[in-house]
Amino acid sequence: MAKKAEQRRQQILKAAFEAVAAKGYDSVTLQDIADYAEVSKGVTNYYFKNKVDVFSHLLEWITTRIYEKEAASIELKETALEKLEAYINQVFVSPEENKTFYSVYLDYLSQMKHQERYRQINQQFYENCWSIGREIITQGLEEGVFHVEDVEQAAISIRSMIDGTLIQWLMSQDDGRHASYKSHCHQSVLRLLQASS
Amino acid sequence: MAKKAEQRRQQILKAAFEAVAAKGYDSVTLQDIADYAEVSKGVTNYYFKNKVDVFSHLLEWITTRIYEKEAASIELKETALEKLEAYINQVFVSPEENKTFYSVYLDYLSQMKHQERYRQINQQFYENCWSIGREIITQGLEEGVFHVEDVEQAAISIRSMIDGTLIQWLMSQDDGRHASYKSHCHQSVLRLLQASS
DNA sequence: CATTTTATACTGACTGGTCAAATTATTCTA
DNA sequence: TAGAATAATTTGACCAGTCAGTATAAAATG
Repeated sequence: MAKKAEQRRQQILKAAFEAVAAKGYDSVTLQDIADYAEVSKGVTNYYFKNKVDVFSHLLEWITTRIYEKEAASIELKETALEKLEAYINQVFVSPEENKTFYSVYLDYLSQMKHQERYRQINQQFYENCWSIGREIITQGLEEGVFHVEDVEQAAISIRSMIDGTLIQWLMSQDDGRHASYKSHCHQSVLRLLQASS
Repeated sequence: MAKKAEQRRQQILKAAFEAVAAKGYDSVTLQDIADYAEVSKGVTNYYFKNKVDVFSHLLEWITTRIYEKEAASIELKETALEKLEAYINQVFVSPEENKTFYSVYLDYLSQMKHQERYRQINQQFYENCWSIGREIITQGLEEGVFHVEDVEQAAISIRSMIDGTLIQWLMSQDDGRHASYKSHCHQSVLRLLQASS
């Protein structure tokens, strides 16, 4: 039955995610995935063409999930400023919850140089992120709270600031400073969008 | 002779760098390094304790080199605005020259989760970067061209913007848009430092 | 000729992927 | 509906290949 098969695939992806989070992209073996999924080794090859296929689907899952959560976070907010705050809050949601996600995502970033498929998936992710940025900026311009000339460029800048802050956050080890990175990022993005120069 | 030995070690590090740039961190073998250095496999193990030792020294070399070039680029400039521009110019110096460097650096970023030694080296690198930022900001404040409350925070923000832009640049494939990422980053950082909000 | 340096063969561990056999689920038939 | 027949799924042993690290022999050096 197709439903059962889809469930198995999800189970394997979840296992792969946990394995990568724990051991890092390049040291995860098919056996690891099988162990985390509590199935035998052959199963992975039964539901996926090969290892890269598993990891491609995993990247798709991760980026889609990140985007959906970000998109959902701004949905209910009214003003551009509220949306922006909700957006940043969602990115830095909590050490336990998000650190793992972005840390696995970072593993993929370095693989993109050599895996065209990963790059494509990431490109889609970027475009999704940029569209969130555009939405917030455009609304802010209408409300008169932001002042930017080039919406496209500003959207890219927002993502740059988020990515850059995320990396320093991931490297910082110190979970206590988690909140400071968030407000930090928020203030910087506000400066980017509100500067009148 | 100590001099000869040091030369050999440099030769091996250079080979390792080329190998990682070409094949990616996790698929480089000791044999690859030997091949790029045009020596036999035994040499690498003679001059370095093991593979991680080679790669640790390589990361140290890369981050030191990036920092030195950045520090040198602002040395000769007079004003804070000139220094800032020179700094950003140095980061986005040219696709051929720097893309490889940062692309290898990105490979390391994802390894830091599991290699304490790498994290330490990177921490030193960050502190060097922050110190460059601080220097530029402090001078800009004195000259009255920048307006920020917290110098430390602003320095971190600059690096966030640079790192974030670098990543999107590395992923963009399109070398033609290289210049636009540079001016892009420059304008954003200016906005961060000059905003009067 | 003694020491340092380089080359090479080897080992033991591990990997991704294959596959035939075992197991389980589903369908068919009498 | 019992039970055989068929299909789908799961298992784990296996293979061919790769790797880091070691041991040792050979060569260079001074």
